[in-house]
Amino acid sequence: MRLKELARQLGLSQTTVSRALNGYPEVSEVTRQRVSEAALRLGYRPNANAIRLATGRVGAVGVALPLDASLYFGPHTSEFLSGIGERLAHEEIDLVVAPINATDEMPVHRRLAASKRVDAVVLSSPTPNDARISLLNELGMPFVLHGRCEVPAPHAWLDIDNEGAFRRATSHLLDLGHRRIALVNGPADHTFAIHRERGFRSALADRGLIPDPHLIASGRFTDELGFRHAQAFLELRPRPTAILAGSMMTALGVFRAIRSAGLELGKDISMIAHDDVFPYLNADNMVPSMSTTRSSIRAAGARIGELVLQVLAGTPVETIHELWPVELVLGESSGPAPE
Amino acid sequence: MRLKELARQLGLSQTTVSRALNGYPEVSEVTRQRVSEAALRLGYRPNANAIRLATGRVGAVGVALPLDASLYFGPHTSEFLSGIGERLAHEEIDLVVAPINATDEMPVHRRLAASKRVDAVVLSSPTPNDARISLLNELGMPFVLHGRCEVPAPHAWLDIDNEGAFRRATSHLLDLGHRRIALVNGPADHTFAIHRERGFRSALADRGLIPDPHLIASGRFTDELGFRHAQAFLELRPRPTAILAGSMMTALGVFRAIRSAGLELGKDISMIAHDDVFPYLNADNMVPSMSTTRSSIRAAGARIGELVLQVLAGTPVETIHELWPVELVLGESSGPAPE
DNA sequence: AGCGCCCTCCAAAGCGCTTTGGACGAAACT
DNA sequence: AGTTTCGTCCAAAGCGCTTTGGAGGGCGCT
Repeated sequence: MRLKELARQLGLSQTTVSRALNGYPEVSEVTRQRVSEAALRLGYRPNANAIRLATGRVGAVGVALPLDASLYFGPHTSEFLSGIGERLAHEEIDLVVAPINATDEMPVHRRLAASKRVDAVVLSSPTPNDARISLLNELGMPFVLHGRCEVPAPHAWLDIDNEGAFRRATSHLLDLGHRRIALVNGPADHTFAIHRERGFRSALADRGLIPDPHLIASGRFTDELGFRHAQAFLELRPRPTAILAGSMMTALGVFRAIRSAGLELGKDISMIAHDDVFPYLNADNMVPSMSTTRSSIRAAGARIGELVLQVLAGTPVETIHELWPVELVLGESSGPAPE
Repeated sequence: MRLKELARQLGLSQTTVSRALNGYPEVSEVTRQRVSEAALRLGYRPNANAIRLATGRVGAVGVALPLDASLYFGPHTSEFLSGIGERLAHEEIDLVVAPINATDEMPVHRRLAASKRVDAVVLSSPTPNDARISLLNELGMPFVLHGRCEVPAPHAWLDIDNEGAFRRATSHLLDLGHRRIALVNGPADHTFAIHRERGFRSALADRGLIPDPHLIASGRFTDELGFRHAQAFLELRPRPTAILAGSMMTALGVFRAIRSAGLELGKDISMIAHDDVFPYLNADNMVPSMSTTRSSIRAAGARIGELVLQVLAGTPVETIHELWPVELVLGESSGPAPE
C-alpha cells in the first residue's frame, strides 16, 4: 500500500492525502478523518526512504560504537544506548550503530555525513583535544558530546562532574583519616580520567598532600586490571589504606586483590568505586556494600537523546551544556583508616 | 557533490558514471578509472536514501533491543551487537537498533518492515513459540534467530548447545560425587533456559536421580538474584553441594552468598557458571578461578552478521541452522563433593 | 449582480539515484 | 561495399514521497 494507491482509493490526490496525514492545515477536518481512517484500515506506512529523499531529513541518529567497546568501556555501552534509544523511540527516530575501530573513527563519520544516513550523531568518551569535534563541525553534522573536551569550537555536551565526584570521594577518605590513597583510573588519555585524577589531586592538595605516583594507575575498565593494579598497590610498604576505583568492573578486581591479600574491605582497607548503575550489578547488595560515586549512565543517555532532538530543532549548541552532579553513596566498603 | 554534478564535470551522463562506480561491465576500463578517480578527488558519496529508494535495498539490518535489555540479558547485548556490527561494517551495512518494550515488540517490527528501514532483522532470546517468527514471515522480512524456538515455519537460526553444556557440567559435578546440585537458571520462559534445565535434568536422570524442585530457581541474570537464590539454597538442609549459575553476573551473586555463609567455594561447595565471555570480567582470573561452560556471544554475533548476509543473498533459510558446541572449562570453583 | 476571499483540493516538479531501451560508431563479418 | 555485432555511452522513466503554485467553488460583501 503506497501513497498513490491510497489516494486513488480515496478519490483524492496524493498531495491531499500526504497533507492530511502530516497534519497540514489546508485540508478539512472531515477529509483528514477519512484519510487517516483509511490509512489505518489499509495499513499504509510511508516509505521511510522516500520521505528521507524528499525532505532531506533522515530520522536517525548515529552512535559510533568502538568494536572493542567492551574493552574500553565495559558494559557501559549497552546501558548508554538503551538510554538514548528510550528517548528517541518516541519520535520514531532510529538509532544507527556504526561500528568503528577506535583508531580511525573519522572515515565512518565522513560516510555517515556524506551519504546522509543520520541527522546527527552522539559522541562518547572524548579526549581533551578530540579531533572528531572539528571534523563534525566541518562536515556540518550536528552532534552531542557525552563527556567534555577542550576544543574551542562551540558544541553541545552533557557530562557528569567527574572531578567533583572524585574530589569528594577523596575528601571523604581523608576525613576518615586515610593518608595513602590509591587511584585506579580509566584510560589515561580520556577527559573523564583526567578530570577524575584532577579531583583526586585537588582533594589531597587541600590538605597539603601530594599523591604518590606509585599510587596512581590507569587503564581499561576490566576486573583483571583492577586486580593487577590493586595487587601492586598492596605490595607497597607502607601500603595504601584506601583505593578509588574507576568502575564497578575495576572494583570487582580490586576487591578480589584485597581478599587475596588477606585483608578485610572496609576495615583494613577502604574502597570507593564509581558506579554507572548497572541493573545487573548492584553496589548496595555487595558484601560489604560498596561505597560509590554514583551516576546513571542510562539516564545520561536518555537525556542526550533529548538534547539531540533539541539540537536538531535548532537550539544553539553553545547553550546546551549540562554538568550533572554525582552522588556519593556511602556503604560499608569505606571506613576509618586503620591505626 | 551529487551524481549529476560529477557527471557534468566529467562530461559524461549520470548513467555512465553510476555504472562505472558500481562496476557494471558496459563501461570501458579507461572511463571507469577516470570516473572513480574524479569521484575520490571530489569526495563524491552517493546519497544512501536515493539508492535505497531506487533499488529497494536498504543496506541496514535491525536489532530489536529491549529497553530493559540489561535487566534481562545483562551486559550480553553490547557484546552481541559488537559482534554483529563487526561483520556488517565491512559491507557498509548499518545496524539499526530499535528499542522495544519487551511486552509488545510486534509494532516495531511492522514498522521496520512496512516503512522499509531495514532489509533484515536479528532476533534474540526467543521463547519456544515465539510469535515474532510468524509475524516476520508474514511480513516477508528476512531474519536470523539467535537461539531456537519450536515454531515449525522454516527459519535461519544459530544457537549454542545449552542443553549439552548443562548436561555436561552437571555430569561433571556428578562425577565429582555431588548429588545435591542446584540450578540458578535464566528467565523461565526462554528457550535457552528450558534447554539448560533439560540438560541438567537429563544428566541427573542418567544416574537415576531426579532434581529437587527446591533446587531449581530462575530469573533475570543479575547478581542480586544470584545472591538471593543461592542464599535460599544454602539454608536448606541438607544443603546443595554444588550450584550451576546461568551467567557470570548470577555467579557473582552466588559467590557472594557462599562467602557470606562462611563456605569456601571449590571446597565446601562447587559452582559452574555459564560464561558468555566478557572481556571485562574474566572467569579464569577469579579467585578461585571459575569453572565455566563457555561460549563467546560476541563470536556468535559476528557469525550471525554473516548469516544475515547469506539470507539476503538468497541462501534458503532452512539450510541455515548452526548449533555451536560449548566448552566446559574447569577451574578451581568446582571440586569433589565434601564428605 | 459582481467582486474578492477563504477553504479545499490538485497537477506537477522535484529529491538523487538506478535501470531500461536505444543510439552511435568502430570493428568484424559475408 | 554492405551488413552485423559489439563496445560505449546516453536520455528518460521510474522509486514514493513532499511541496510549490494554482484552480475552483462557496461565501459574504458592496
